[in-house]
Formats: sequence, C-alpha cells, structure tokens
Amino acid sequence: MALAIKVNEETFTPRQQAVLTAALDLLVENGDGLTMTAVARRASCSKETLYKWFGDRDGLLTATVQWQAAKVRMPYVDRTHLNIKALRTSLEQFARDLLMTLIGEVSITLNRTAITHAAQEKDDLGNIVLENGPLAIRRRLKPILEAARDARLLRFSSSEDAYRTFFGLVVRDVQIRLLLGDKALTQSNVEANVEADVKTATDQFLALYGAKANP
Amino acid sequence: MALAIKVNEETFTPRQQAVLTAALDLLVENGDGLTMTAVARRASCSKETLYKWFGDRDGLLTATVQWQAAKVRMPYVDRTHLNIKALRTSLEQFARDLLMTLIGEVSITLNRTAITHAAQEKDDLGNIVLENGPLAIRRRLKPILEAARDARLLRFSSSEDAYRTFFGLVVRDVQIRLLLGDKALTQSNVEANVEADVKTATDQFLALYGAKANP
DNA sequence: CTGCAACCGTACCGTACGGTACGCCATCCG
DNA sequence: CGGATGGCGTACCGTACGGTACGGTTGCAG
Repeated sequence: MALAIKVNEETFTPRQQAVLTAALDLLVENGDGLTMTAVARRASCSKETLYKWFGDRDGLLTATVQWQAAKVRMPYVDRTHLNIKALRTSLEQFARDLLMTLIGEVSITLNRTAITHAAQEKDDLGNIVLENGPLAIRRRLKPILEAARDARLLRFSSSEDAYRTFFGLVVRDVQIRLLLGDKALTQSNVEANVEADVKTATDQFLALYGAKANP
Repeated sequence: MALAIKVNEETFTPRQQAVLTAALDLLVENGDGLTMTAVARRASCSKETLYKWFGDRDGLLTATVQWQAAKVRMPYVDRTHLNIKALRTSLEQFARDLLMTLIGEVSITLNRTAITHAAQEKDDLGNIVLENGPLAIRRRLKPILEAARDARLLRFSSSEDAYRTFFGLVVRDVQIRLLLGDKALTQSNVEANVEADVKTATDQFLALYGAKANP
C-alpha cells in the first residue's frame, strides 16, 4: 500500500502533531469553519509557523486529514487457517470495524470535509479519504474473499462485486444519513445496534455467497 | 412535519424559478462557491431582489435545494396486483430510479451542498435532502414490502431492516465514492452498469427475503 | 400624464479571513 | 556572555463576499 508508506515517511514532529490535533478538534467541533487564526490560538502557535510548516490552509487541511485517516486500522486476519467459522469471524470483524469507524465523529468530520473539498475542483482530500477508507477495506477484504473462494467456502465470479455487496450490506444507509446530519440517528443509537447489524450483514453475505447457498 | 408542508405551499413564480435554476447551475458548475453576486449576474437580476425574495444566502440555498429535491419522483407501483413477477419489476424499478438519481450531477451536488451545510451547526439542507432522498424512498418502498409480505411473497420481521438492506444492496459504495470525487467512477462508467447492478441487487434482495428462500 | 411599484445595475460598506511582517523571548552553541 | 535560530503573539494588509442603498427604467393603474 503505497499510501501507507507515504504517510509513514511524512513524519510529523510531536509539536506538529499537537497542531494537527488542534486542527482536527476544531474541525470536529466547528464543522469546516476552520480558520488559521483559530488553529493557531488553539495550538498556541503563531500563524507564521503554520504557514511555514504546512504552506497554506489547504496544506494544513490535507496534513490533518492524511494524518488522521492513516490512523484507521484494519483488523488482521489469518488467511492460513480458513474454515467457515474463521471466515465468519473475520467478516464480522471487518463489519464491526467498518461500522464503528464510520459512525465515529472523526470519520464523519473527515468525510464531510473531504466531500466539501471535492465540491470544489480540489479532489485531494477526497482521494485521501477514499484511499484510507473504502479502498483500504477493499484491499484488505478482497484477498480474504479470494482465499475463501479457493478454500471452497465462498462462491462468486467477481471478488469486486462480492466486496461491494458486503460493503452495502454493512453500511446500508447509515453513512449517508450521518453525513447529512439525520437527527434520528444519534451515534449512541447506532452504536447500540452495531453488534446486531454486524451479525445480520454477515449472515446475509454468507447466505448470498456461501458455497452451500450458492450452487 | 412543517417542512413538507412548506414545500408544497412555497410555490415559486417562473421568474423565481429562473433564479433558482441559475443558482443550481452555478452550484453544479462551481461547487459550493455560490456567491450572491454570481447568482444575480447569471439570473440577470439584482442582489436586492435576491435578498427580498429569499432573505439571505442561506434562504436562497435552502430554496434551491428544496425546489430541486422535491422534483425527485418515485416510481408508481400498483399494490393491488402483487405477484412475484410484479414485485420483481417494482423492485427493479425502485433500484433503477434510486441509482439513476443518485449518480446524477444534480443529486451529487445537492448532497454535497447539504453535507457541507450539515458540517456547520445548520442541518436544514441535510434534512431536506434526507426527506426527499432516502426517507422518501423508504416511505414509498415500505408499504410495498409490507404488501408483499402480506401476499406471502416476502418474509421479514422488520420492514425497516428489509428496506435498509435493499438500499445497501443497490447503492453499495457508489454514492460515497461519487461524493468523494473518486475519479475511477465516471458517471458514464457507472451508468453503463446500472441495469446489471439493478438486476443483481434485486436478485440478491429476493434471495434474502423471498418467501421461498427464507423459511 | 402622473404616481407608484417592481426590479435591474452598480456602487458602496463592513467584516471575516488568508496570508505576511515584525517585535520579542527562549534555547542552544561557540 | 553574545549572536543566531526557532517560534510565539500581534498587528497589519488585501481581498472576497454578504448585505444595503440608490438612481434609473419599465409597466401599470387611475
């Protein structure tokens, strides 16, 4: 994963990370009303330093999103001992991780910021979030799906389609509703149902792609 | 709720609709860089008129989104002659409509604008888009699902869950990727696959919830 | 014709914010 | 101790944009 390397090389000093934390906090609190002055004040640094370190406002925004998005961790899955039980556990793990991540305030903020950014010609942030979100999941999940197919646990013609179906079954309309600020979907509300949703999504996925169910 | 009523009563004169069209065009072209001056120039009207008609920038934005979002039309479905074939056709119709709508530039723009708006404390636009998007679909689809259940064509315990599964199977990761500006997902690219995706999603939904498949 | 209302075009104001400049202090090195 | 570097705080500049004011024009009613 080229991006992870890039992120790792782009190493920020602790002081810089403090600044990025301040920026992220402001982003989460204040929506995208992120001003350089506010970040400087929050981080107790001068604007001049911000510009020196990050170039301009976009640079600061990009650094913040990049740094934060890279923190998303995918679950590790042992591909060597794949049986139906292990597969189910792995899928549930992925589903749980995906759901828990994208209902978090940080994820919502990052996605909103990136989408706002993409509304202009700029697609930097969009790509960063994509790369560390949906596409990262895809990269991690696909090999497992394919391994499961090789082990005759799953059946599908396109692992791409299988992945996307899994994504859809897990996420459903939760993300878009959260992004749009649906007040009927409080975070705690959703969080309480994560386990049930994870189980349902996994069951449904296995019903659709499990070897037995898909002759 | 007050909002839906407001939409129906809030009837715009042709001149006002021309202004809203100009605003929407600018929104689509220019991202959310919508300025009052630009709208006035595009619509050949004075800023004073804009403020007189719409109050302030937010009012104009709200009117634009409201007016446009209300144009989304749901397919009509005959609930009285439900058999498995009619149900499948209806579901495909819904899926096609949903997909075609949300991959359109207008929908993407509206959603982006609403999400940007929701990033601030404001959730006006978010609710409008929600109300005319996902929630409108839900309102239309749920009765059909329940009728199909009554006709023993579908089996599920919660029509809410069934609806959300359908949504997930149809939309998958398409919307979020488009909103984030994924360059790998051109509109024509997606559009070409709509029919296949519609069929797949419907098949999968019926496999999960069809009476035969779900004993 | 006259008055009036609506509306266009434009000039104008105030503010917020991105970006820069500068003075001051702390730490470090010779 | 003295110069230099890095960084804080603040003041400042320019611009873009939301919002207002005003003069000019059209169309209509009496």
